[in-house]
Amino acid sequence: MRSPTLNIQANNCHNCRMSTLCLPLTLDVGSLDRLETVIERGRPVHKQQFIFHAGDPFQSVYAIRSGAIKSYCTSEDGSEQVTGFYLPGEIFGWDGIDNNNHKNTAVALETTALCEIPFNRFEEVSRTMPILQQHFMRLMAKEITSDQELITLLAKSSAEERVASLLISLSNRLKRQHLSATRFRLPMSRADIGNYLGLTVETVSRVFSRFQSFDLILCDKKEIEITNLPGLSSLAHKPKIT
Amino acid sequence: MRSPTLNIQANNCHNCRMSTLCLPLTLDVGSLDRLETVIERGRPVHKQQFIFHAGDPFQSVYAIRSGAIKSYCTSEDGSEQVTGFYLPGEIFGWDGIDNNNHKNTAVALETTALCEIPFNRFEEVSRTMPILQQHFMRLMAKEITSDQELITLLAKSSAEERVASLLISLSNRLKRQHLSATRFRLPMSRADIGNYLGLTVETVSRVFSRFQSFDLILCDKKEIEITNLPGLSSLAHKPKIT
DNA sequence: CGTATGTTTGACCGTCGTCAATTGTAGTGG
DNA sequence: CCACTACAATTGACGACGGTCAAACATACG
Repeated sequence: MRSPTLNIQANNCHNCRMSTLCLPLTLDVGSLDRLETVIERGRPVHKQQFIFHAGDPFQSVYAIRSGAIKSYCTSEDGSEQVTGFYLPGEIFGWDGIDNNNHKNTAVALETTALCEIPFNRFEEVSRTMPILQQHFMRLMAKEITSDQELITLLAKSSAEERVASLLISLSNRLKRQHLSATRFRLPMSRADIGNYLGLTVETVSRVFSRFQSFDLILCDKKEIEITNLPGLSSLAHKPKIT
Repeated sequence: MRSPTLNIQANNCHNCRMSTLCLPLTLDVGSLDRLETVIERGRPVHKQQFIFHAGDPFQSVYAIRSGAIKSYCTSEDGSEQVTGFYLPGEIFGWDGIDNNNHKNTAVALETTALCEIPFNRFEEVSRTMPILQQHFMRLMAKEITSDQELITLLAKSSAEERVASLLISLSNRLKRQHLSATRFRLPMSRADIGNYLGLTVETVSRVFSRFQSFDLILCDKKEIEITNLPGLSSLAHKPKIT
């Protein structure tokens, strides 16, 4: 049980290759063992399965070991707003901490392995490990920061800038996981991308086509290859006023 | 020092009329006393004065007793994005928790009285008051929720819906402070509103004019009277597809 | 009083949404 | 294995919303 595995993820926090990402704590071995008692690993969830629905009681946050998660919230009029895509090494589910109710729905975009971190037990443990709670506040602050980056993107940027930014963001986050930064599979549909970026499907599709004609990317449906990373990056960071 | 005052705000947390808002804790008197030792009340900051700049080391979060604060962040290209307006009873400054550096700049839109909550001392106190740290995580979660509402607004709504939503939001937040929900003074400029909502000044101005012609509001520069609150509300919550 | 800044209004135009048609892809069951 | 269907993606034509540019006016500040 404690021996290293050949899988990308291990079955405990000691061996997990992404522990420095999902929990970059300066923990001694004893602390890590105590943390270990809190984490629960469920069986993989399949594509389209829900992790939680909006309105569900808040019980846990989740770290992704593999796969991809989409979170979205639903307005009273029934329209949906995608609020985030989460990749391996990332944590989601904060949105339920006030009210003890989730505001978002979380759904698997593909087969996904999760570590569930039940929050009541987490609060027990963090009582004896203040650094843990502090760390979680940092993670929440990161969520605030990334939300504000999205706000800036939506408020200020053109369709091309938005799509380029998303591709660059995905690229960076995959690289951080020691995966290819230039070749990957989009876990989400064009419609999801459009919803997330405040664009229509048609516009997203057109931008993808334009990027291909500019030799910035190659794409075959969901398979993406970024053929000109600097070029795409410069598009993402606003071409500026000439 | 401990006697009640005639001011809207008191000079300690016991007497402060907004303590239930800025710190809605179920605290016994002893806990409140301990919290009291952490809070610092500075002299009022004047219009246009900065509370902190982007890049400043993160030391405190701030509760507003009176006045109004604007926070914004600056892109590498120099353009600014307003990330929030904060009114009495609200708390800002979370954005620095990771990195220990503020990502936003906070500036007073008018003369403003603040309670500064130094974070290092806060962490001391919260060690003996776990509920305090828990409460602060709730406040951060609220920030995440409101950011996501703004994301939805920017991604999905028309100019009229955005402006109506902001007015309704201000109205609700003022009402919560037992101030008039229908007559108030906008602390921010049209340019700030536009920047925040992802619109140009001209568009904001046109929407205000249109709202007046529809008898939804009366406005004389920054003085606003909402003359048809239900009507404005229904605009804010999307007229929907007919 | 003069300058700088904020606000309003108008005319024009570009980006992106809407509507529509077509093709490609995936999943289902005969 | 191949129809059949449902859904995803692409592309085109068109128009509207809101951005851009410009001018006029009001307001604040030294």
